[in-house]
Amino acid sequence: MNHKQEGTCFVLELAVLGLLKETPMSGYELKKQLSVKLGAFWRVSYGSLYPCLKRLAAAGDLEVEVSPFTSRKKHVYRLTDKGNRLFHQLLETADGHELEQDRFSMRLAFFRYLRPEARLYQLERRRGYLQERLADLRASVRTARERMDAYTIELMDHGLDEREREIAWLDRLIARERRSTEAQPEQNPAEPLSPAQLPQSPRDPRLPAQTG
Amino acid sequence: MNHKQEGTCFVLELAVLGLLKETPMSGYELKKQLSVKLGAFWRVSYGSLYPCLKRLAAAGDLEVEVSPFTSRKKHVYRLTDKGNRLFHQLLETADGHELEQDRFSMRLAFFRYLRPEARLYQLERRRGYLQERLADLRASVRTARERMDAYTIELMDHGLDEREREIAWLDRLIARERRSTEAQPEQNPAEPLSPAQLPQSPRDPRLPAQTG
DNA sequence: ACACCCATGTAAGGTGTTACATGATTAG
DNA sequence: CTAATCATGTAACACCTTACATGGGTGT
Repeated sequence: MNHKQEGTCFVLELAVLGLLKETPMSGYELKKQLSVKLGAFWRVSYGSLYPCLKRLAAAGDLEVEVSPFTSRKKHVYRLTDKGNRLFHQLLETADGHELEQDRFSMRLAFFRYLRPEARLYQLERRRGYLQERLADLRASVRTARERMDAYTIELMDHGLDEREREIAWLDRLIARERRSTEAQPEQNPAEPLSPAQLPQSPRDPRLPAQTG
Repeated sequence: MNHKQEGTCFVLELAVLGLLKETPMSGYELKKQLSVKLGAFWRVSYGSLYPCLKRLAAAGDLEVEVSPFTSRKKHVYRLTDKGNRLFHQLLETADGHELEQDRFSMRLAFFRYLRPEARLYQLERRRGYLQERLADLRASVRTARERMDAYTIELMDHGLDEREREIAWLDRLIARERRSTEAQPEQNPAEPLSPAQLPQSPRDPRLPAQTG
């Protein structure tokens, strides 16, 4: 009845496609690379990774080759054109949870594959989201501070501080992005073949309202 | 074969028992209170909450009373002695994931129910854990910085900063805890119902090794 | 001979959310 | 009357980890 796309929320698939975009690899190698490159904020187990690779290969997003260089079985996965399109789609798509910490971090890790306007758009949206969370927290602190014990107060204050810092950080990223966008209008389309273009027109950022 | 305790990891249970300890409530009310008191770092859906209440009631950790004050059915849950013991057990137990962000925050929110030494112990352990994560991150930045793009570097640096700040915050909490411990040795055993105050205890910190 | 990394995979279980189903009461 | 809020619950699905099962290669 209600047409859900086709399953998962694709943080894992994004990570996998993103790394395989650079270098074809086996599942085992991939896991190691994932923990080197993204391990700071995210990790997977084989129990997720291997089935994911199978799914993607079955869907034609990856090509498998059983490596001839070792006598033991070793599946080397390579990104197909279809897989590359999927990657860009996942990187740009809003799935309703795309602003949450882990999802956003994962996208940010692949920001270089986005066009500058798309980057700016995503940064602004994340900023707006955090601003809302911040407002929520402030509101709940205002109404309940009297009834809170010292530890809860510490928890709240620390949470406020963390969110404020994250917003400030985003502001720096946004400012930098804008500077480089304005400095060289219309230059690097993030990838020579511009595989997945946003359906947007050249100008008019049309950014989401800012709470602050 | 290998005797796992009895199921879940009990973040939800801890939250539920912790709030019901203060006031008996229905599931509906409970959800609202949870979002007011713990919503800053955690949330639940009814789909988790109601089954959890049933489980706890079935196990004898909660007593149910169908409220006579409203004509519509309304189950008011009250903590039993058994439930209170479970609460304290969950609050002190190390389950192998007890140092992760959400788990730790949840415990911290109920710190006033712990003895001062137990508080100090948990704060130190969390600090050690964060210190390790920090070291990991630093190591991976050292080895890979050259090969990282600007956005990944930002992600890493932001992560480093966040962890450092969290450690500094813990240091403040630890220092305060120690001060109040030393200031007034041997007084209230963690639960004579004074709403917001940091209690205390004798000497012998006996703290776990510090990574830093 | 043994240990240890490489390499792939599956089954079971944990933990949670969303969407649905149901209905009473209250405020306008 | 109708909309909102109170109130409870279930089924399906999403997503992940752990523990197990299996076996080749490499070093000592």
